[in-house]
Amino acid sequence: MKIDKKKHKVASITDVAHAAKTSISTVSRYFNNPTMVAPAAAHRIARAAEELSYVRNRAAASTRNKRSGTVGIVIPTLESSIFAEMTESFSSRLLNYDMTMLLTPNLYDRDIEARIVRSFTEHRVDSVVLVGGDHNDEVMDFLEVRQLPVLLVWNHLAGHRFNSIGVNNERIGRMAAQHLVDLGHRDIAVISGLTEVNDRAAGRREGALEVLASYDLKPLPEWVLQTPYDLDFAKSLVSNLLLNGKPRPTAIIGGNDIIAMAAIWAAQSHGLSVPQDISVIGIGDFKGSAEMVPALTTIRIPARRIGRMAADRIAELIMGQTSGGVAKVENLEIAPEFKFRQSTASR
Amino acid sequence: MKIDKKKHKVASITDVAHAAKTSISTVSRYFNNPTMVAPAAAHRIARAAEELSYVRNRAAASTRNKRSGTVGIVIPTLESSIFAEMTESFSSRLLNYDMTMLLTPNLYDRDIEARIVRSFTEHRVDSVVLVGGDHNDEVMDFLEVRQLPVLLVWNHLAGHRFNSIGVNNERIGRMAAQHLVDLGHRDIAVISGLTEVNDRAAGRREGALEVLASYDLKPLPEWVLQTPYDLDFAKSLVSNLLLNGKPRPTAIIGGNDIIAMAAIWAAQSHGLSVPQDISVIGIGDFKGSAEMVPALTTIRIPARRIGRMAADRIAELIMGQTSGGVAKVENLEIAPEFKFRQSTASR
DNA sequence: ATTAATTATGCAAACGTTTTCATACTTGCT
DNA sequence: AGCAAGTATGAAAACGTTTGCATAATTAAT
Repeated sequence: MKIDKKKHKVASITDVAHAAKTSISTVSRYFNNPTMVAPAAAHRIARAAEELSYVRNRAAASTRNKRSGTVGIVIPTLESSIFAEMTESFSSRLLNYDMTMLLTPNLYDRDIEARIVRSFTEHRVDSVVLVGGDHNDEVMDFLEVRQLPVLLVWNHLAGHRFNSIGVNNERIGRMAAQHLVDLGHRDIAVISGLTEVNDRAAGRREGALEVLASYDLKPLPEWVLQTPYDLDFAKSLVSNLLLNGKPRPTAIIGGNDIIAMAAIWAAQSHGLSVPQDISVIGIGDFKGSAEMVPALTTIRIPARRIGRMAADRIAELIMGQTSGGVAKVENLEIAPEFKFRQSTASR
Repeated sequence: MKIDKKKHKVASITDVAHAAKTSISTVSRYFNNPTMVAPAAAHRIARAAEELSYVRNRAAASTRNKRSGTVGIVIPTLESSIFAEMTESFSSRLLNYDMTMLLTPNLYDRDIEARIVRSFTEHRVDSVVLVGGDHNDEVMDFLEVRQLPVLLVWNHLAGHRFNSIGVNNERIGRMAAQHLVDLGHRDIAVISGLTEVNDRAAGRREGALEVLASYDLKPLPEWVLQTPYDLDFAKSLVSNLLLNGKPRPTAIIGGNDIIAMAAIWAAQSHGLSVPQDISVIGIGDFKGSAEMVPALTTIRIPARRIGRMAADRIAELIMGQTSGGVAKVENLEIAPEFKFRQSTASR
């Protein structure tokens, strides 16, 4: 019975130092700043590390220096392709800075978010990224007092106490409404996301309604609806709207492309064609919006760009912090892009 | 010059112990196993921790005990809704075990994956989850020698050296082909993902072709194509296929729902109707497949279930490891579900 | 060939925890 | 009251790093 448990102790920096006949300080320096060690020693260390398949322990390192080399990001959901795009570009950009991403969805729940942020800080993330400006107060205070670099993405938040990079959702709402008005529509439904739990949705709806009001177009109450960002739910909501006979709107503003797609499919299932019978505009420019038939007119939010910029900004904030500077808060607005495609037409 | 840097030292366990007039051992015990400390002390500690807004440092803890409380998962891309679904259910299930997820997409690149895994181990993840069975050999050896619990998801990998949970992709390919044959189709195109970098894609294609061969249906060479999982690319690929005149297939098997959607939209853009003029079947059952018009016939891979089971299995593996047991390798097969909807019809 | 300046190295303390071991304090039982 | 058994506590070592400081080795300058 020679099972030989061999509990495989993983090699530590000490083992490497020993094998390379040098001190742990030198090994440490070799890994953090190779130019600081003499070529001969460097070579011995490299070989020893290879030999022992040594992997440095960043967790341990983070006790002495600060900097764990991780950043935590919490997004509402991964299932919205647009957050996925942002997260993906964020994460790959982060690799350039040799940092790793801790990612957790909060499912649009502020309290879950609070738990997640807490867990992030337990792991001593170097920075936290949140989506939007609407968060648990305690979380915000907590982050502020900890002096952890925080970045809010997706919304432009003028004058916010934390850094932000994102779009102006009211402006986007206005653009969408304006487009339909310009095409001659007067009977316009506004189907937004859940404004209670989603400040992006709220802003867009507000912007849209504002424009309509400015033209004295008051949508019927049953044309102003809310739905979670769920294809199934949204599709039946729109189905009801279209079937309930009565005056039917000639155009629909979807709070995002999910809702807009759902609206198009609802219309198509009832034999209506888009845009001949009804126009639909979305917001976001998700995967598939350009390819579907008819291609969706929408207002593009440059998700990848936001992700990339977020990573850069984070890196900057962290550097700034270690070098003792007091990075000042910056609120960046990203311009959305109007994409006129086939799902809207003039009245 | 009284800038007062106020470098806000975050409170450590020592500070809490001091404030609570007890020892750090007791504080440690309080946080790890509250029942071990007397009510009076517990109360003082709770108050002190609150007061100082103390957050335990898991990174530091992980030096003494092993267990960092993190698991690393690398997926091909976040932009495929189906991986997003899996990841989301995985992550929320993981919360139950008080663990945090490190997530990074590899963009279907084995070498990026290797870098990511390395970075994960630097952060001393307790376990690693990978998608599919096709990986850099060095990575596999590295993980094995480190004795890190590894779980491969998505594919069922009979007899693999690591644990796996997933579907049998060949079986799925066969199901798809069989369905079309049963409907009377004989001219069937097979448009798969990139089989070089994606063993799921390869398995499905193989399964489909196998069934066709068994009926002596040899698809024309120009009907057997590959495309990245990209709507735009796939749509023009199918457009070409359909326009090139010549014999046109009466049915298309899409390697996943992205490809199938692209195929439907390509057909629609050229005035063909699905399924009257051409049938299309997908694989995966992604977001939107059930809602689009026509609703997509597909073979559902239960992504959420896989995610949930993966989290449970991981927890089990980690527990098993700490309690010294030698968890034996398990390869679980998850059954796919056939979804007959509107995009396929008999010839 | 000296000396001065520079570069490379090693020692040891520090980081914030967990955990073993020994001790002090409570109980409950006779 | 005395004692055994149990329960709660604290001291100190350990985990794998980084880094300030002092020294040793090398190079450059005369």
